[in-house]
Amino acid sequence: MKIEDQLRLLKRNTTYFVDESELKEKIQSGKQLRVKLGVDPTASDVTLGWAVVFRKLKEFQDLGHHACLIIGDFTAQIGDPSGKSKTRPQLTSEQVSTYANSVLDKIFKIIDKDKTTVYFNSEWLGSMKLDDFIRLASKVTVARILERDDFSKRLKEEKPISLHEMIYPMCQAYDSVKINADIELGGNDQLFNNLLGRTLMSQMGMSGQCVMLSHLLVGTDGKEKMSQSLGNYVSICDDPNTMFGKAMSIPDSLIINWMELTTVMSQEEIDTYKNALNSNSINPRDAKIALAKSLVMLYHGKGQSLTAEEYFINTFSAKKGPTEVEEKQVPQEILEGSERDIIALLVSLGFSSSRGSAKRLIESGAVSIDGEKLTTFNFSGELDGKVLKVGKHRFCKLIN
RNA sequence: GGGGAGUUGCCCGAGCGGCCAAUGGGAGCAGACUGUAAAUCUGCCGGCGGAAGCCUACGUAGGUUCGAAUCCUUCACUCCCCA
Repeated sequence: MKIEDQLRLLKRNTTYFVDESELKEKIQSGKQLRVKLGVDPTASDVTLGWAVVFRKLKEFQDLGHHACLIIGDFTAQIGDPSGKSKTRPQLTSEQVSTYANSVLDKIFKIIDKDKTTVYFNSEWLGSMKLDDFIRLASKVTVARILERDDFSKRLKEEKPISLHEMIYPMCQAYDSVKINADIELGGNDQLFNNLLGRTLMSQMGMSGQCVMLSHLLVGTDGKEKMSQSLGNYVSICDDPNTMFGKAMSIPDSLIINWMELTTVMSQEEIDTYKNALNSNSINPRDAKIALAKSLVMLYHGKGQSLTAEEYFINTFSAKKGPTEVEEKQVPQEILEGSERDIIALLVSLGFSSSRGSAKRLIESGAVSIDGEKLTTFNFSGELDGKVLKVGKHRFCKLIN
């Protein structure tokens, strides 16, 4: 592939890139680049948001470069202040290692294991001596750190900033030094951290890494950055129907953005949808179906994507109810007597956390059995084989 | 080290010694309308109880009062200003 084409490919969907001519030179030298991507294992799932950056990393691998994946098991215990308006809770090392394993398990669904070296940054940060640490800290100024948006905002709002949070960017920057990165990838919120890596490297007499940042993916709520703690995320391991459904629930305004960032649809195809949407010549729903289908195909294959589409249309568009639903056992004690206590049923099957809220669900007409809306707390008929529906999304088939 | 302000439910935030399970907003859940979209409208939104009511809650621990989220003291934490 010609160098210009390579650069064009790599630059796609990125928001920030420094420095193009530097990267071009590095690529042209023919050497295999060390492409750094660091993730802090603060949660167990891999979201589509992370996938954006991982797929960028995969593109580098496909061009023959080497992925240096940093598992920030040490930095996760500090907590990245990026984009946060308050101090993150600190994790224990047990939590971190559980998350790390879980994340590593999933990540190779996207990137190529053979072209990846995994590093744990506790390896060098965990055993650092205090005098080394202080020497390192002397290379970063307080003004530089306080300059960042997250901190200056908090300062202005009289919110606390702990000292350990200010150390975070430096630790991450030091990772780049340790692994001698040629380029670091990241989400848009990593601007400060990654640039500090570049600076630190050159201060230590190395050639500073390039920095390439991807768009942040907005979550299914259409407002916030996708994140596990906010619950507005899609996991790359979500089952096909869930993934499809979640994609269908995003606001229309995000369709094109998601096509670009989460699927493998070609730019031409996306542009076609974009024009069609702009000129109102397509029902946005259909564009969204194309998006959802492409997404499921990427992680589950073509067959599953068609099944998921069918399931979605049958269940929701045609309101027929799902063709196949999970079966759930009705607890023995509910089967005793002549009347079935639906409140207890909802609680024991996990549809409600308390009897009170189960009652409220029934009162608001959210619960139905075989399509019949419940109006009382008890049910006198047979339950076996019937479909229980709670709200719009939750179904199960009852068995005795 | 000194002076001042503050800590309320998932989050923000009001709160008069009794009428406070606590105003309001956001989030969430449900219903209507839809395209499981958005927007909008409606209801719910600590627990137990089909209801009366009871229990647990306003940073912690005590106290004053017939009665406290509201007053006093202790401790903890946060912010500001001055060293």
